[in-house]
Amino acid sequence: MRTENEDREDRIINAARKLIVHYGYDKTTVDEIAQEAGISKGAVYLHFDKKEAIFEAVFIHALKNYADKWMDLIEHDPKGGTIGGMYKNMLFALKDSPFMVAVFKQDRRVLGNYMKRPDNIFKGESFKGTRFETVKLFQEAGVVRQDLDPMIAAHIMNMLAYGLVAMDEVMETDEIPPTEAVIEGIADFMDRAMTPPNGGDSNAGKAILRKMIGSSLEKLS
Amino acid sequence: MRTENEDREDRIINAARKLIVHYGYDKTTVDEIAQEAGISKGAVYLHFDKKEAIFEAVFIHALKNYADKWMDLIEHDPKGGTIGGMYKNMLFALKDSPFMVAVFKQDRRVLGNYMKRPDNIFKGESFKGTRFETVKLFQEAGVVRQDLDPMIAAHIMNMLAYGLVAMDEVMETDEIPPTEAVIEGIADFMDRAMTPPNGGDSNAGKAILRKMIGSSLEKLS
DNA sequence: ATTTGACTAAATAAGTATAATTGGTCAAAA
DNA sequence: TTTTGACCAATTATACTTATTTAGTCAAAT
Repeated sequence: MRTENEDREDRIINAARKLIVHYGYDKTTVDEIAQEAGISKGAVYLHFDKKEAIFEAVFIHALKNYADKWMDLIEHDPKGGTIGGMYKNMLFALKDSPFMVAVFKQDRRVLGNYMKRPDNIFKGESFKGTRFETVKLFQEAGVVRQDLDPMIAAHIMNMLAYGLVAMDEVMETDEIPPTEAVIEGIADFMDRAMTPPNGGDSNAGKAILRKMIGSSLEKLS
Repeated sequence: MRTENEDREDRIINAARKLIVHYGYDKTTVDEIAQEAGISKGAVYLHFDKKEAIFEAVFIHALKNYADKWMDLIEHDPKGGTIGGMYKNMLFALKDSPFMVAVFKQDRRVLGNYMKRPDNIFKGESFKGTRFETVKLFQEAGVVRQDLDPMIAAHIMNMLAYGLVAMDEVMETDEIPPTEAVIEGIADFMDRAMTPPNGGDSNAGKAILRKMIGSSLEKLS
């Protein structure tokens, strides 16, 4: 069952996430986080020993939510196991999490001085290079064309994900088409460019993703 | 024939470009530009009335070079008129011009305070929205699939171009595959995703590009 | 007729002293 | 036992002064 303590820890994390997304890490004070969570600053330090630990908890939470949501979208999408389908659902899951978007963009305004820590959580192994693995596994399962450099394909996918969330830095917002339409367009491109002639087996893809995302989620909890 | 004056103006522009790319607009002084060009500062002001005018001349020059190079690559490429071909050549032309890359990225480090001018040259009509027009014309000529929102397709192309030059801001350079390979990969993606079943007529595409780039070049000289 | 470089006003940077804020602690209250 | 908020050292912001640099000019040299 859910303890009072866990509940309060969640309140701290949610308060922190909300404030960090809005004001950025540097301009969010521990006092404000405590207030937003409805407790005193001292109580915050009963849960986390440093401000940075709060940030890291926010990240773990957001990453978990993102993975959960992604997995959920995949399971409910018949085409969730094709390359375009899995990518589309990933982008849909990503775009609804401003915190994860900030992390993906390495947004200095939001991440602030946390990024200056030499041992920050993003430097760890657990959080990168997964796209390449996915493409390779998809190829082995025949969901992605064999004649395709997985390195390049993964990189193009990264570029498109980055473009989706970062394009507003270089274009006026009103010149950018609606995000939903762009995501659908990207998925269509991916399917046409990466799926083998026979179409590819969506269920095989789903099995891979369940395994991959599942094991990632395990590491987090 | 080429006058002594034109030659010196070119030297100023090249010196300025080199210094601006390296040190950025703000940290490049008119004195240094004059030195690099082998003349005195006063002489610089016989050619340009303000520092900003030098910058704008550098931009016009770089844009012209870029368009020339692009057109040249297209003419010498049998597939230069397909969507993937034209895009590939555009990216090859772009990647060799650090100044144009900085402009495309709106790189604040390089562009500096010049961007703060309310009437800066990039705000002008002549320099944006061309990708959308290209896609539409390609569609009319049957070089690009009809069932494809040109707005979305153009935006995806912009995202990929941006990703190509900006991805190093979010990834370690040594994790990024070689630019040539990425460009080839992108071109392959574009062809597979955007070309109609019949393959598309490369020459029709070339004719459009000749017209478009040609008229752009006219405006510049 | 050209070109220069010393010159100036304006902008930018560097330094400094002071005030306000903030992360983290801990004795006391609940 | 659990939670608080006053408290402090340390960081960060502010206001101000001084020093340096730089864009642009122009009388003098070439």
